[in-house]
Amino acid sequence: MIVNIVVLQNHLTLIERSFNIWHMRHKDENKNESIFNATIELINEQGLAEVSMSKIAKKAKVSASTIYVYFENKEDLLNKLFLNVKKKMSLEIFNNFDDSTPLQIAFETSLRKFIHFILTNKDYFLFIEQFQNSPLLHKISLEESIELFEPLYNSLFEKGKQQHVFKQVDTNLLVIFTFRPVIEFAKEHFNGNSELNQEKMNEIIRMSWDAIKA
Amino acid sequence: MIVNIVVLQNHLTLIERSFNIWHMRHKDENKNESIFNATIELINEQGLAEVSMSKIAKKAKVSASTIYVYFENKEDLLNKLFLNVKKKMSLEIFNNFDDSTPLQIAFETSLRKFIHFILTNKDYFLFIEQFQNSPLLHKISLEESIELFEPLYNSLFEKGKQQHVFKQVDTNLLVIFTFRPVIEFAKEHFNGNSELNQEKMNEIIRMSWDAIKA
Amino acid sequence: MIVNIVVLQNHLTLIERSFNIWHMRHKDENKNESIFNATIELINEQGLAEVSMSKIAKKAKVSASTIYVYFENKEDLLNKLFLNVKKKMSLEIFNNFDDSTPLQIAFETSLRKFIHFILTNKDYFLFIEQFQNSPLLHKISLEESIELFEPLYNSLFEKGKQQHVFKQVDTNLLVIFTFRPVIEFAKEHFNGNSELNQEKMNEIIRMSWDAIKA
Amino acid sequence: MIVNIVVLQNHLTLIERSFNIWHMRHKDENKNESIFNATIELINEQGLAEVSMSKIAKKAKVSASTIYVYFENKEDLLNKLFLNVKKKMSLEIFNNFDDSTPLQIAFETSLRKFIHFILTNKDYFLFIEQFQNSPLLHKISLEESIELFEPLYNSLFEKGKQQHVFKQVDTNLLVIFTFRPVIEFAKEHFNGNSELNQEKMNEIIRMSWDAIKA
DNA sequence: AATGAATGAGGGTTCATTCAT
DNA sequence: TATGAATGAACCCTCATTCAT
Repeated sequence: MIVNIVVLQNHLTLIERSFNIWHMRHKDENKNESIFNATIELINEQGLAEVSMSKIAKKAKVSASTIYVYFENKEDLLNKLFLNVKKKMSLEIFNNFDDSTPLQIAFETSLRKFIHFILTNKDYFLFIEQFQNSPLLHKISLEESIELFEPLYNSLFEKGKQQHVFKQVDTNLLVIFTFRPVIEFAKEHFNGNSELNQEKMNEIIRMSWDAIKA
Repeated sequence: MIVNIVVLQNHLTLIERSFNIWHMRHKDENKNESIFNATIELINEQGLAEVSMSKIAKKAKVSASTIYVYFENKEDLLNKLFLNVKKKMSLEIFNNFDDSTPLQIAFETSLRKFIHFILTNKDYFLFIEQFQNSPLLHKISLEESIELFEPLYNSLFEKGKQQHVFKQVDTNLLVIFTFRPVIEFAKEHFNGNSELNQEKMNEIIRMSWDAIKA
Repeated sequence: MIVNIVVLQNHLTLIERSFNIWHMRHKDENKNESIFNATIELINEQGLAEVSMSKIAKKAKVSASTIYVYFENKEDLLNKLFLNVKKKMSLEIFNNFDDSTPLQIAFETSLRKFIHFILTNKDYFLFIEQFQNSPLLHKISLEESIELFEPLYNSLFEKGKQQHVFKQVDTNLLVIFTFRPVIEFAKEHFNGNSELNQEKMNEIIRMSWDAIKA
Repeated sequence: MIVNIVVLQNHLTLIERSFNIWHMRHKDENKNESIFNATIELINEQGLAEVSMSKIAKKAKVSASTIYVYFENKEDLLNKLFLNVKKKMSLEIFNNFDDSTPLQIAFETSLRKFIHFILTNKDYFLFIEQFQNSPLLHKISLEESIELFEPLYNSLFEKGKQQHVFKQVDTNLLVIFTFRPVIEFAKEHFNGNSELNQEKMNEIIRMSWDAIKA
């Protein structure tokens, strides 16, 4: 059910976008978006710690004070960006998510979609990784972002435990062993230390599966 | 063999210390330590991003300019602190490391020692975690820190692959599946979201083992 | 005579209002008022120095740019507000002012009405006090505001000097000794340091009278 | 007694100054003083509300950040300046203050010295007047500044009430009627509206005396 | 070795005001 | 009339670092 809601939101967003293109292009696109994009690019180039409002402004080609028309402050900007990106990610991962799929298939599909998102959205991925551990991340934003991934908890891991397909351990551990290793390897991939190719992907999925399966 | 080198380094450090005592160098080793300690405490209290030279100076009860007697700049201070802490960690983990121990025992012992270090050195652990992803970490320091853990690569994982005890995959993957999950869970433990108790420890070790074993 | 002029001004204002109602001018007198009220409240809560156009706008529930429909700029807004408040004060003090009243009675009546105004219009009083010393107060507004109190100069103090009831000193001194002490004490009253009760009121009136009487 | 303490502090200050001249002129006078002076000048030229740290810095010919070497923040700077100026004032007023002087003489002497201070220290006077009503004035500073004037309360007004030379009213009222009128007239003097000459001075002293005397 | 003093550069944020709609 | 959007200028303050002593 939650999945459907997410998909609906996606539709609405698409409709909104069309609306914008037809009726609102008179101004200059959505300035909101250009601030988001500038921020993401900047974080990717220089790291979260080096991001400043004036740098964002320069990159987005607006005055620094203009940012404060759209966001309360730096924290607010980053939190809203975080939720925005997380939503994009959850939409892509849970697109066509089917509750009746066999568990191992569902597990593998989700993980592959997750990896696909990472590899095709380097900027988003690295931003999330940097921001998730930052003190700038508001608790509320974190909770809201976790909610986006509830299908995973309920329709995958909890269900898997009930069916004794997965080990009877803290669900957090199942999540961690499913997603953390690949995240870590993706970082090494983007650092140029290793290559996350098709073969590695299969290995990782196999290893995560071995870790969590009963 | 590498293990012995590490131990030797430790000896050298002790010799250095004696040297200091005998020759009464003015540059005070205590001051160096107190700057390190102040930095660690500060990072633990406020986060890496909030650390400034003047805050460190205040906490270490020295003048900010005094720090520049001991370190080239902020980056140098943090890198040296990082290596210092990493060395402490490797010393504790590889203490009594025996090359002839059966692999599964060696695996479990190392992981338990690692977890023990984390739980009894919260400050060091969180500092490493924060700094390892920071752009302030120099490549040289990173490489040097990796060298400290070579026994793991050679005497544990490579060996295990040769003996077909572990999966025939990129050694990095073995390392990641061995250490990353517990690191991630320890973070949740320190955040107060979960509790890393004896039972959880056993579960994690079991899961990591399942992930990497052939 | 001057008194009558003041009353006439009042009438004019009423006529203006009727005019508005009949002809339904778009420029809404209510909005003007709500901007005034918001400003007064804000100054009372946070002090004159903390007042900004955007804060006024938020409190008055209008857009900041709307303020510029009614006032030239911030200075103009504050000056007009100042005159508005001063007028309210003079109207209350000179209400029923009678030229033929014996001087000591007129003196005491005026002073009591003044104190009554202060105590029942804390916001107005504190605004006047803050603004009167501010560099934002235009000279023209100041002169205009002084004119409102001419009955005091002519029908009270000058007359009293002529009749040798008051000391033969600079009229400004008579005004100062009449009004400044009570103003200062009222401030302490509102600060919570003293209480301006009936007894204190009598004492102050007595002291002011002793100061100025011949 | 309190008076003596104040005088002693004065001596110490003088000694310190000599010391500075002989041994410390190597730098550039007391930078602290130059920041104070710049602030006072600025407030006198543009008003308290217009004072900014950067303007002070420019006028004092230092970098804005240098001010933060000497003061915690803007509030701290202004509060310390306030106490500094108030101390100078109390030193001048209570210089040679003699407890055994007849009350009316003591009253008149104090008031004349006060007026003299105002007229010869326009900058200090106007700063005090502006700052005393500012929300930037810390309660602690206010209390500390009031303590400097305790001789007035104890050796003049309270004593005068005991001897039934003054009216049996709130001591604050005696203080207000003694000092407020002349302060107000001095403001008009500096504004160019009136002239506070010898004759006016005598009139004011007479009027204040009439107000408070039993 | 140790430090107080000094600073330019930059941080985040608010300001009064303008302009197109 | 009313306003959302936009901005340059200014705000206070902290930063890492240097230098004279």
